[in-house]
Amino acid sequence: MPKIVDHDAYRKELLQKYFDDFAQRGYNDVTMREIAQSLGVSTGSLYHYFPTKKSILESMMQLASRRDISGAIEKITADTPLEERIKAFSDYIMEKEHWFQDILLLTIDYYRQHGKDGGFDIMNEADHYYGNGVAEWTGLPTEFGFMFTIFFNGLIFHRLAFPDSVSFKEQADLFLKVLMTYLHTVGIE
Amino acid sequence: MPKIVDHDAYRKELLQKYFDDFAQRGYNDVTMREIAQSLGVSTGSLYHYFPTKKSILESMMQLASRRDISGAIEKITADTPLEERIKAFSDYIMEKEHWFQDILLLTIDYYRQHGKDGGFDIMNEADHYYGNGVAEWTGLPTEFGFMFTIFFNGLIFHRLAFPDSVSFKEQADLFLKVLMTYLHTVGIE
Amino acid sequence: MPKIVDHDAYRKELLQKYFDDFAQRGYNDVTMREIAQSLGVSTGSLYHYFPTKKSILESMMQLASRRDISGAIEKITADTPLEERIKAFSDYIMEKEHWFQDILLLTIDYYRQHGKDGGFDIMNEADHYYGNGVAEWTGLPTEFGFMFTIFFNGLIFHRLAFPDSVSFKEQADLFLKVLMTYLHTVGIE
Amino acid sequence: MPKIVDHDAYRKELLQKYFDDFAQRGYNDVTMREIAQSLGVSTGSLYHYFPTKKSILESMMQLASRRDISGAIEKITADTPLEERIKAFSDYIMEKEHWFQDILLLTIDYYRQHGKDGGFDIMNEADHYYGNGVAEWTGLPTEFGFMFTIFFNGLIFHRLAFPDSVSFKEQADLFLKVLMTYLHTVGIE
DNA sequence: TATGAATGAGAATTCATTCAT
DNA sequence: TATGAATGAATTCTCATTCAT
Repeated sequence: MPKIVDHDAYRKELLQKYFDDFAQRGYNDVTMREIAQSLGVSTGSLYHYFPTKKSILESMMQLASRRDISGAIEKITADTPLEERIKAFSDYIMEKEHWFQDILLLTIDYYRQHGKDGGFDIMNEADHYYGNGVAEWTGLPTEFGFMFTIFFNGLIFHRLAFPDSVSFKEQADLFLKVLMTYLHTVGIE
Repeated sequence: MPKIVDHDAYRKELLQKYFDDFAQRGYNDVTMREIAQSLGVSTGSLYHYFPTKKSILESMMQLASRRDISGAIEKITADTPLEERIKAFSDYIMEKEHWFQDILLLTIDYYRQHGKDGGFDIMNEADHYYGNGVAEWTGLPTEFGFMFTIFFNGLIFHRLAFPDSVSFKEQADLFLKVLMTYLHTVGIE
Repeated sequence: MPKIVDHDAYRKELLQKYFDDFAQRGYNDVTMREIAQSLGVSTGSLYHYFPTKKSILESMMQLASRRDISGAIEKITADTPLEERIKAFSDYIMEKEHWFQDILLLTIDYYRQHGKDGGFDIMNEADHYYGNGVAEWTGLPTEFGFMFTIFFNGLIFHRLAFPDSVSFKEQADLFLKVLMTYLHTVGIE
Repeated sequence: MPKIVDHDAYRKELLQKYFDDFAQRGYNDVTMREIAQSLGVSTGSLYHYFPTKKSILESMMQLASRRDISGAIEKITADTPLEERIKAFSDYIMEKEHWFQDILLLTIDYYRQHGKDGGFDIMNEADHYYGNGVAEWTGLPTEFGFMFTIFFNGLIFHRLAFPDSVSFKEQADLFLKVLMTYLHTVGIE
């Protein structure tokens, strides 16, 4: 009998363990040897689970594309008012800022490795899943769901590139205030 | 008599010619040989102008950090109302979307090559120059200048990663509407 | 009770199943995993039958060295005239051209893995077995038995390397005509 | 000014220096590092002259395909009789037996790397060049030119695979005797 | 100054073989 | 016995950088 290994579970474990490093240092600056060593396996084993380096990126992206927003959803019940719902998401993103940074960085790598052309299925799926998911769970109309997403990605990027520039909380609160004012004005509650 | 070459002018020319390629393909996926060939010089010559590959990234970043916003400023005179000022910037960014994409991409490379630690002077300078520049020229209070910057960077990123997701114009207009509504409400004109 | 397996019979079966692939693709371009898969066993099992990859080559060569010439011999009886005996061999080789190609290819691999030095027993045996076998069964004097062998190996090689160059039948017939003419002249019948 | 190097001349030199090793040990058993070391250059330099390992094989084959038969031709003048012409070729091949072995070995490698399918131009060219060349220079009718080629390739192969089996000279002489007898009989002189 | 040949460390990947189950 | 996951040395190839001319 062979060693019993849950292939998929192991893959997932490897991915999670190295997600942050991979994202922060970047696809090109991370070597297969390093990944293997860091995970405590041989390069051969690594290739047993991931046939190519690119496939790791792919899998990381898949993982990222299914952003776990359960933490935000948790705080929401059927009668949570709109503003609180939005706030719950905002708070959740702030809490997990670093993780969202990783996703953003990974996305850039993914973009560059796919040259605008093929294999954007994951991306479209991610966009759809997340963009609409936010709208749905916050209760915002779709276009505002995307605006929310866009702004917070902008904020993640800004703070990544210019760490000392703005406070997450201040900018988030300001944005929410601005947004709520508008929604009130046009009668969306 | 040796050939008279304006060292700095030549450097700038090289940088501009290869800026887009460098940004889109990424620091790691571009080789010195390619850059040299594409510019029509030998690798040896390239090294005459840039002592290392990293120095090219550095210089590219410097170039990017001094984003030319003259195109936006042009349309602004002393008595241009706030909304039109903001619109001028928004239009300008839309027009130059690809160029702003390049800057965003380059920024990521720069971030990764500097590992959060050293050499963030350029970044801070860029942030300060641009963030405050926008506030100043639009006439927005500083925090809104940054919000503006953040949102538009988010939009640039979103459209880069998910090309078919949202329309630049629609999202930009929506954001401006939301923002203006707030400013009116609190009496900023 | 353990499964009863005829070790040697199984070995032979494995060898025959993979003989052609092994010969055509070459010792180096065939992997143990491929062999195992293609035979429907695990790599572990494969190693149970063949301790090393080289031992497979060895066994393949052994198999090849005992070229089955029964198909040629069948057509020969005690009173078959010389010319017909030779023709029977020639026809047989033509029929099994691909198989003889395999042997030739394998022989080259064997040669290269043994570097002229050790382990040429199999080769000498094969040469003796075959060269003399041909002479004996055709009724040709030994030196002509070898000449026959040499020419047909040349033909096999030529058609392998230059598939569109010559017709097997034409060259074989021509050779036989030339050979027979000589034998008649010197009174060998 | 750059170092002046005659690219093609250097390539040729590298090829000739390593031809025998490459052929005898085989495409797969020779490493780029070894080749480089053996030639006294770095691997980087080797790649400067040959973009891939396969291209070395290709170039080796090209070199081989233009078998230098000037050594045989030298001894032939307008009034050299047929038998002596053939003898000149036979002698030449015997003299250069090892070189012809190399060509045969290389040909097998070439065959295996090209999978019967594409890129057989070199082979067809070689066949045509050599097969017809022999016929032309010996004065033999084409089909006998090929028979000659085939037999001698067979002999080269036989002596490579079974070094102690037959004497080159004896088999060659026997073949020539047989062949000449036939030619006399049918009136070709 | 300008050239591009040369360098060699280091990258991704392969694969015969071993061994825990 | 049979399995196939694990190993890690070895392979091909790349590329920033140097330096003789």
